[in-house]
Parts: sequence; C-alpha cells; structure tokens
Amino acid sequence: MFTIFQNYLQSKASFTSEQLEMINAVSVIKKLRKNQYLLQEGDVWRYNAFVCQGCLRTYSIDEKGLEHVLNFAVENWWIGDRESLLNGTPSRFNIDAIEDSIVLLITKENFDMLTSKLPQLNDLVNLILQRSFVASQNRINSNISHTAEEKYKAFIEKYGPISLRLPQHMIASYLGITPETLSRVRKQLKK
Amino acid sequence: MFTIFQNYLQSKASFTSEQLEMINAVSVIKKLRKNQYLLQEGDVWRYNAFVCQGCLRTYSIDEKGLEHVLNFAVENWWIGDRESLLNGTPSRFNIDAIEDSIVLLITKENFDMLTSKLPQLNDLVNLILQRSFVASQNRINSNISHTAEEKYKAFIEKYGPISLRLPQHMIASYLGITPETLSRVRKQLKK
DNA sequence: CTTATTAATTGATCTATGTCAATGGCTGGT
DNA sequence: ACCAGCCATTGACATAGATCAATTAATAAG
Repeated sequence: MFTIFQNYLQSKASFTSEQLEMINAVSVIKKLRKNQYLLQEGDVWRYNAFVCQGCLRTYSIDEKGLEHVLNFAVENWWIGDRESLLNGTPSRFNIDAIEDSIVLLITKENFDMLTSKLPQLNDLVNLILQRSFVASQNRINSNISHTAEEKYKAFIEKYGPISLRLPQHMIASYLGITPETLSRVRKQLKK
Repeated sequence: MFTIFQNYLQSKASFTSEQLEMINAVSVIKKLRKNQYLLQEGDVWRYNAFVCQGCLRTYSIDEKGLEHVLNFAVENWWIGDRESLLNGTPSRFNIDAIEDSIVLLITKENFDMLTSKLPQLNDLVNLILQRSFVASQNRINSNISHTAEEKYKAFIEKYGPISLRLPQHMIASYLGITPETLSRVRKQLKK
C-alpha cells in the first residue's frame, strides 16, 4: 500500500530509493471500514494523513446535533485537522470513512523530521498548503456570493466524478443547505 | 516606516541587524489614500504585502455587480492574492484601502530569496499560512452552520475593536448578508 | 458652513430555503 | 431472501433573510 504514496510522491517531486525508504519506515497504514472514525471530536490529531484508497469526510456537529461537512478527501488527497495538529488542542471535528478506506499516517514528529531532511518534501507540503488555502478562500467566496443552485453546480464542476461517490445529504451539508433543497435543485436542473 | 515591520519581525522571531538590513533593502513602502486600489481584478499580484498602518479589504465583484468582501486586513496583517501570486494568473479580486494606509511590499522573487536565506523567516511565513488556512476553514464552518445573528456575533467576537473601524455594509458583505439584515440583527442585539 | 453623497435605518412586501411529515426505494445485516 | 433502517423525493407550510422604497444620519467636497 505504500506504493500508492510512493507513486504520488514521485509524481510531484524526485526522491531517491533511500529517501523513499526513510519515508516508508515512519509510515503507518490504517484500514478503515465504512463509517469508522479516523478522528473524533475532543481527541487531539497528531498526524499527517494521506488517503491511499477510499473516501472520507471531515465534519463538525453543532449545538442542535446537526452535522456540517467541512471537507471530503479521496485517493491522493491529504486529510486531517490542521488546527489540532498545529496547536495540540482537542479537535472540534470528526473524520470518518464514507467508503472502506486505507490511509497512510505519519506522526507530526516523524513528519517534521522528514521535511527537515528532505527539502523537496517540504516544498511539496508547502505547495499543498498554499493550494488548500486558495481553495478554501474560493469556497468562502462562493458561500457568500452564490445561491444554492449556483453552489451545487460549482461543486459538481469542481468535484466531477468524485461527486457521484458522495451521498447527497453530505453534499447538501457541505454546501450549507438541506437535503430537501438539494433534491429540489437537482430536479430543477434535470429539466 | 520599515520600523513597524522590523518590530513585527522581531516579535515573531530573531533577526540580526544585517538580516534586517537585507529585508529592508528589498522592501518598498506604498502609501494609499482611502478608496485607492492596491490590486485590481485582472491584474497579476506579484508581492508579499504587510500592512504597516490603516485598513484594507479584499473583495470580488459578481455578475450582478455586487461586491463580496473576502478579507479585511489592518496593521501587522499580511494581505494579497495568493492564488494570483502562486499561479501567475490574473486576479479575480480587488484590494483597496478602507482608511488611508501604508503597506510594505516585497516582490515574490525577493521574498523567495529572503526565505531561502533566512530559515526563521521561512518558518514564520509558513506558520502564518497554516494559521490562515485554519482561520479560513473555521470561517467556512461558520458559514455553513450559523444564522446571520450567530455569524455577526462571532465576527464581533473575533475582530473586537477592529470591527468598529469597518463600515457595516462591508461587514454585511463579509458575512454574506445584506446591509438591511445586518442593521436589523444589530437592532435586535441592542435589546 | 453648506450642499452633495454615501451609509444606516426602518417599513412593507416577496422569495428562497428551511421545516415537518409522508412515501417509496435502496442497502446492509442477519 | 427478508427485514429494518437509512436515504432521496415530494408536498404543504413556515420563516429567515432579500428586495424595494422611503427617511434620516453621517461624511465628504466645494
């Protein structure tokens, strides 16, 4: 399963086999059944996590008990709670598997060791962070500017085939609308 | 005016006077009158920018000509369009001054040179990026989870005294609500 | 100072979206 | 294969927030 991560790394930068071995040595594979938690609210998140296979979601639960999906992640995406990782604070989010999944975990300490020894990994991680921030800002812009229908169309546009793997009530939650509204938007768009 | 930036840097990390001089050498001070643009949609953003004094906003303009405020920035904050900077693409945003302001600009090339020579600056910038991402994610969570009133209260909580310097229609825009709705929310909260 | 703009408030509607409830279709577990 | 429990859909209705319009308050310009 490390092969998938290795292929990903090689596609983004150049690593010698010794360097890959160093990464492999601190990587832990974790298999998750559908619905299984990777992180639960209140726990501290201590890893950098890469999705080798499957699909997961990050979500919060509000005072009324409603779930709000913050992010999805599929193969070749990173997932986790940066706030908890950065500050060592208990997470306000949950992460669970939408499909049976396989993730690769590297603890913060090991990851910091790797980035300090491998500049190309450091650059890669930094680039991903920058892109994540940009994506995040664009989502905010969409949130404050668009109607339910516009947000849904933009979502389908952005997620493409991945959107077919996500239950609609989770997409609705991600967009900040109810499942009923999403259902009506979809009906409208079919015409 | 460089002194302000210098104080900021020293408060976040340690720099020798030679290092500070190196930073000073590539810093450009730009004064902005109220309402003056720092960046206009369609232009490419090529700097890292630090606000020494004043207050600015980043916003987009939608198809209907409506403005949507993405961010505010005051003294000791960074501002810019990371997407345009990272990809070299024309910006979809505008940045202008809400008050007479002074910003310090360092071109991307010079900034990259600085971060490669000064690891502590690189770490600082990386930390800010991580925090920005976290803040951004939290704002998305707020957007999809809360009512107008809850979002406004959270905004006041987060921005504190700075919120008094911002016109209400811009706060409304930032929150994704109309000025009329914000006015009513405020009236409600006074009771 | 005076006037011209722009911003904030308020009232009267309108509308997109939420809420509640019922139905039928899938899906996963036994 | 069967049942139980989600999930998507649909309808009827409620409501937060938008829109439009008018008034007042605050700022800026001459």
